[in-house]
Amino acid sequence: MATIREIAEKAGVSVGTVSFILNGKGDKMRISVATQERVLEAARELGYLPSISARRLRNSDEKKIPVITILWTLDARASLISRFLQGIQEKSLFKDGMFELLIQPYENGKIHEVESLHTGTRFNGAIIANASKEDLEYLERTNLNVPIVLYQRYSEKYCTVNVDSRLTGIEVAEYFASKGHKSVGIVVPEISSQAVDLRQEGFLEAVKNSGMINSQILRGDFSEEGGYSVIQSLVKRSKDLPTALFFLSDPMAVGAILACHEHGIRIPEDLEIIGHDNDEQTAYTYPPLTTVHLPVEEMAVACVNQLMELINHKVETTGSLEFKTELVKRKSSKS
Amino acid sequence: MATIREIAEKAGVSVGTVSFILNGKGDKMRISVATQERVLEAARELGYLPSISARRLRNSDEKKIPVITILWTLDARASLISRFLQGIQEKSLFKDGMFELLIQPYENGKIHEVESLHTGTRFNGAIIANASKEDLEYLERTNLNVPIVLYQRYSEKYCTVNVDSRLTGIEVAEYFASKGHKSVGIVVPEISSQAVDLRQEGFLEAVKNSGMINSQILRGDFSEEGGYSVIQSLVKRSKDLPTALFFLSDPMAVGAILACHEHGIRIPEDLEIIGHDNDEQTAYTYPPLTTVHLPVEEMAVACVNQLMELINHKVETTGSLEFKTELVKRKSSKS
DNA sequence: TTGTACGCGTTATCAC
DNA sequence: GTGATAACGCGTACAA
Repeated sequence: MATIREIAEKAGVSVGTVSFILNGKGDKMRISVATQERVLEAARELGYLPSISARRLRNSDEKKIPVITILWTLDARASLISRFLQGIQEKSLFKDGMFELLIQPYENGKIHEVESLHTGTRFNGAIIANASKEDLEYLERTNLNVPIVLYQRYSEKYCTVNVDSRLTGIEVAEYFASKGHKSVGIVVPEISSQAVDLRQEGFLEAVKNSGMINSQILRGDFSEEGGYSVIQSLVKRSKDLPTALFFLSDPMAVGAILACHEHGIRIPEDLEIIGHDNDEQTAYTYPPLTTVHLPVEEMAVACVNQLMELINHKVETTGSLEFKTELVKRKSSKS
Repeated sequence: MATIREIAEKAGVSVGTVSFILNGKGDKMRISVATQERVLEAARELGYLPSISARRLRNSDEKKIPVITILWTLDARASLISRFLQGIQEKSLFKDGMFELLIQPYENGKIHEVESLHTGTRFNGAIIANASKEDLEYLERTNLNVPIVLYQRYSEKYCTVNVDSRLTGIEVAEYFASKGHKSVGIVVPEISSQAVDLRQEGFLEAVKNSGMINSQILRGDFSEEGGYSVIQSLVKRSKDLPTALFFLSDPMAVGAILACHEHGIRIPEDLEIIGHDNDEQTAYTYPPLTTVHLPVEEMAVACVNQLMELINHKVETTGSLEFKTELVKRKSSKS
């Protein structure tokens, strides 16, 4: 709000003097204690807040490195960001000082409220994660003036780093079919997303093609509680449970495991469970969870690299990278 | 690197023109296509990177709001940051546009490498989390020119938001004692930290005072794997296991639960397990984990509020806030 | 399309 | 010894 010029005026000194004092160089510059007091007091009264932009502008070291941001939703999926960051960390992409990383939370469905995507006043490029369908539509029809990489989404317009979610759905369904299941289900988080839709689509299609008799779509919150509730209501509704379930999030599967224990449903004998993402905890549930490994760490590195290339004009704006998921077989499915 | 002025020179136009074109306003300003091409080409060749500081400096809207940063370590504890963020989110502290939040990863023990703590060119204030003992020492002996709040650490010099970790240790030990345990243990993550030390100290002291016969300190990685290994080696070493264990991280406890299942150790009959933090997953392990609830969300809000007060000169630099932990009893301990 | 004032803190140069 | 002055960094936007 207040600038050092206002402080200077109020304290009756020059801006240079104010700057020195505010930076603790008052003594070194041999400015009298009385003056220092006066200036500090004035700063306090005016509620001085240094402008970091102005400071940076002066510091030549910090001018050259690009600032990149990760736009991530702060809902239940917030916990997934740690793997993303660790992926970047492991490659020690930070250390080289090639970029500065900024994580900016946004609300699901409200990416249009992130003004800096238009103003370009905060970062040189952005990685957008967890975009909902509304968010994606918005991005498709808007012209951003900032290089962008989409994580886990498809787009004609932007650079993307993705996996074939449809194929994942197919593979899990075929895995179930190969085990001879006749009645299966897919448990879908109540968060609209392209990736979830595609997994579901692939799964259902493959289920149909494989001649399984019965398949159902169940919905629940993305979290442990969501998976727990799904089992609860399944048990309440009928005695004829499906014999295999594909949960589109690991936390849901974790919640489901507890519910099964409580209802005496044996895993995998009565019910096979497969999760999605391969979160660290899934190797330690009881029984350990079979899950679809999402190469988050590798994708994170790819996102950063792609974005850097974009920023450096070294690549077209619509390049795409596709990674592979992989079924990690543990004990929640029959061997 | 290159500035808009260099581009102007190379393309033989003025800086104003370059600015318009680079911001997609070329058509609106009726600048010939040929010129636009030339400018864009020049920008590409020079590897132009817009200076966000300069842009911000011009945008009066963004001048008034302080930028605050969270310094968080990118080790196994990275996953804890999501609760911290969600705490801030829930209070919708973001929405009011009172501040901009920036998350900056740093490496355990290397906070001195975070230069912007000195230059003040990136944020108006910082919340420092997970500081190791080395980091703390460094902070104590260095004069930073930026307002700081320490999360989960004590300090004479800085504002802190903390819990009484020593008391937590005591309470868990007394809880064990009240159950009549004679042989107990505490499992400590291999990450040096004041909080961990204090919990351990309180625990061991109370164990001694309560007349328990045997207590041991076990060490392992902070993660699930660490807890799993601790049980493994305990089993290998002897048949006389302790009958109660306090894990200083929830993931460790989760790993331990699986190891117990695999070795036929019944929880809580043979071994009571208590974790620490009350991560979301702990309510869904099998059996659900008794754990110490750390009010991360509330503390996060307190950190932000304290920091804002500091930045606004409304509070002394050394104010401290203390929160309470609480034992959440679930089925991994006897009722 | 161009020229240029402007935003704000830093620091080197100059003056009393 | 104390402190003032002004150039500077870089993109933006308005007057010309």
